[in-house]
Amino acid sequence: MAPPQTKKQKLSTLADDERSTSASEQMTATRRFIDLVRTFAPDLPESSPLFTHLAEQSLASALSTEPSSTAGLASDDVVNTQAASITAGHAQPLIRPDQATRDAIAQIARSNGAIVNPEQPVPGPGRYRWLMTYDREMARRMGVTDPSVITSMRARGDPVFTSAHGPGADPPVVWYSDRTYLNPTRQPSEPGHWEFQTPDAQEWAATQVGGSEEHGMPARPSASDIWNLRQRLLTRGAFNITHDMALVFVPDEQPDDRSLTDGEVEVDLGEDDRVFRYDPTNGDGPGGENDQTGNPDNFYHDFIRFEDGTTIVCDRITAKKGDPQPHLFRAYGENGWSTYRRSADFDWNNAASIKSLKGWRDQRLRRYFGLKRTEDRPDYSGRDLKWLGKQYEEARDAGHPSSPVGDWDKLVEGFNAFTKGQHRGEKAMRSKWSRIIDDFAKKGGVVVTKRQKTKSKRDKEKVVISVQEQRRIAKEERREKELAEREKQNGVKAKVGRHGKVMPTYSVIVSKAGKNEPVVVDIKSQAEEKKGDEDEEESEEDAEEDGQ
DNA sequence: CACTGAAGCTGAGTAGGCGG
DNA sequence: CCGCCTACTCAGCTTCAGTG
Repeated sequence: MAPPQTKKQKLSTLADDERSTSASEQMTATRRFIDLVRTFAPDLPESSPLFTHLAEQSLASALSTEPSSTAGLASDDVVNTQAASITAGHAQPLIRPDQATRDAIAQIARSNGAIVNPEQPVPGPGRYRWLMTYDREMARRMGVTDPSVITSMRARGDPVFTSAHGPGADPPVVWYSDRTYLNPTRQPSEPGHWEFQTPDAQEWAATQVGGSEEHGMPARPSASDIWNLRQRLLTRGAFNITHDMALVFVPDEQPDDRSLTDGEVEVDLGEDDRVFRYDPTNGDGPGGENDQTGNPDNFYHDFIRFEDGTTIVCDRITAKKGDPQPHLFRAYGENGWSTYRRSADFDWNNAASIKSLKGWRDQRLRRYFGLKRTEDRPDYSGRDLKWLGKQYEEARDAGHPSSPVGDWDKLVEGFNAFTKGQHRGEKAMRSKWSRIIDDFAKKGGVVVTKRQKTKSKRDKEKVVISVQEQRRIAKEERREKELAEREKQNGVKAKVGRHGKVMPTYSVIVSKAGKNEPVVVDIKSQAEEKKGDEDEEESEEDAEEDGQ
């Protein structure tokens, strides 16, 4: 049974309580900059460029004990440790992560449609994030917890930020427009209006199509003009000259959020508008060591949540050639988080490298989180293959080797009847048939591999524990082990199920059902899961050995 | 024995050819 | 244009060998 949709539309830029604190945060941040400089330059006018320069220098030295060029390993995990210490009351110096890492994260954000350090508030629904945990902590020390404050201060030309404009300025904030409203294929049904996402987009539109007689555009087209032009071009099948003019739809009214059900926690994905039950950054925030925030267009996460409140989230998308996603080097498994050994100098365009990474991730995540695929795909036994080989020979002798005698339905029906319990489909049988043809062409007959012989042997010995049952047992064992370990470490009392098993509260598998629409496809209580497994007991019995 | 890496198997997906 | 078919690729899985 499908659980309620987890997507929440959070259309406001800020929560109400956040909004109410913004003004005071702005005051606080400005005051701290000013106070800092006043301690050693009491008479310097705040409007002086030198004032801004000194403020930055002072802030940098106050927040860092190491040069900002600290290379490589001065990463977010250092900062996370610091943040944790600070939370515990032990203030520590901040170390700025190396610029290359920061640039890379900013680039990933941009490639996902985000705007790094917008010069002014971006119209339309969306949300802010800090670029890295470091920036969140740096802002916190400035007295700012709301990223929108930074944009507002820059937008109004706050004197202490005079030279801190631009995409490289610290602390960077990142704006993610709600994808439902950013360059949608259709105009949303609710009342609202169009705006350019950024002033740059507006300028670009004016440059490209402003004053165009061909398109009937005014000198400075409005966002609505561009939207209408875009629709006309797409309707005609013409090249969409407006494709890089970012438009956002701004709803007149903002719908209320779905209220959270008992036990749910509102956590956002970080990289887009979606609000989810679990934090894919695993508490580290975007850019953190275990951040599993993937490409929103390839949404697929697994979660497991334990009684002690810990939630582990893993991105289970498969690595793809030419699509660098460094977070795929991290995967959670039996022994916690692990890093892919060959991540250094990894070539995202090398097929062999990708295959190896995929293999590592697939196995590690599958062994911990379980299988993705729901249906079983048993090997063909030697006996099965002999039967298929015979069908092929008959078809070949009848002059049509590429298709069976009779039709495909007859073959599928015949095979499933012969095996007494298998449920192969036509598509599967067609694939298998083509491999039978290959076997005959290359080796003169069906080839039974060692693995398939093993399958035959097991069938003969009537090993009847179903695959599902084996999976269930393995999964429970893993959970039991994990919970026992956690209990040992934390002294947390684990929950014990009906059958004496220690278990997490629940686990869910989430996959994308559409390009922008994550859907929870499976939430099962342990009882339901067990019941379902028992219902699918295997009934196959291949009594006859293949004789090879 | 636990763990890891990789080979190899199955079925689904997809591009392209072909005939009606 | 549509449906059918073929050939090929890929994802996800099982199994087994290697390693410490």
